[in-house]
Amino acid sequence: MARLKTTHDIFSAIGEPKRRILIEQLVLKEMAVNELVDIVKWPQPVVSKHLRVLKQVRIVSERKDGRRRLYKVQPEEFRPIQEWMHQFEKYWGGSLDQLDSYLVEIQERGKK
Amino acid sequence: MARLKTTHDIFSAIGEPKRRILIEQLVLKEMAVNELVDIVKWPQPVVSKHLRVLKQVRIVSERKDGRRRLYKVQPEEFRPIQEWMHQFEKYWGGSLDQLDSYLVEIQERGKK
DNA sequence: CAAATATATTCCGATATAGGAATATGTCTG
DNA sequence: CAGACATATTCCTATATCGGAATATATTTG
Repeated sequence: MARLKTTHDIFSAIGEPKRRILIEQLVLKEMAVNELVDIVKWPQPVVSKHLRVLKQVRIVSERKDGRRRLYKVQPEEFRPIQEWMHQFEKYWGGSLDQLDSYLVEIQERGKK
Repeated sequence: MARLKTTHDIFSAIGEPKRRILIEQLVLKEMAVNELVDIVKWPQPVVSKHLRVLKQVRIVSERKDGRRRLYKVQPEEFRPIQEWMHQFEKYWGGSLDQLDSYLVEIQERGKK
């Protein structure tokens, strides 16, 4: 046997650095392919191919707008990864100043 | 060009399902190769090879004990992944009952 | 409709695996 | 030291990508 399809697994889908870069853009706002091309400076087919993989694993969604296709991230789809990560958090030690802003925010919310 | 080395990147290292299974065991306790083989039922060289990749990206550490080699997870090394994930958490909606136990724990800590 | 624009798809080649099989290496024990 | 035991390494093959180049497929516009 050989490689696994990156196309059927969220974990391997985000294993590819270029795909992570696309995700980082698409989480900020919905964008057309050419906007992404302008930002990342890769050939358009390269962008389109990576978008296809991301779409197949449901990490991004696609929407038609005339001759353009608008892509955006589906944040809920990252939940499984986040949940998988929790097995390590226990061991990170808990002093608050080590925590990122999100956790602090949650904590503040809890105080109310 | 072709594939990227999974061997130099934590994200792609955990993209391989078998490696995630090994991690899930080694985070629970330090283990020798044969113990892992007994659990996962793969050929020993397969286990050793995956361990090597995990060791190279620093996700697991190795320690000699006689003729055995004991491996364990280095949880801090998952921090970059966790941090990368935070960009999505913002969009997950914030009701507390959707949060996992870790966050609740942190929150409780904040209340004190 | 023809040209322009936006994007996807196909065909290609190079390469990095993953796993199997066999073997090498290191260590303990009688 | 010889054999057993634990693990790593090497060699091999099949295969799944990446990315490049060219092209196909919409869709809009003059």
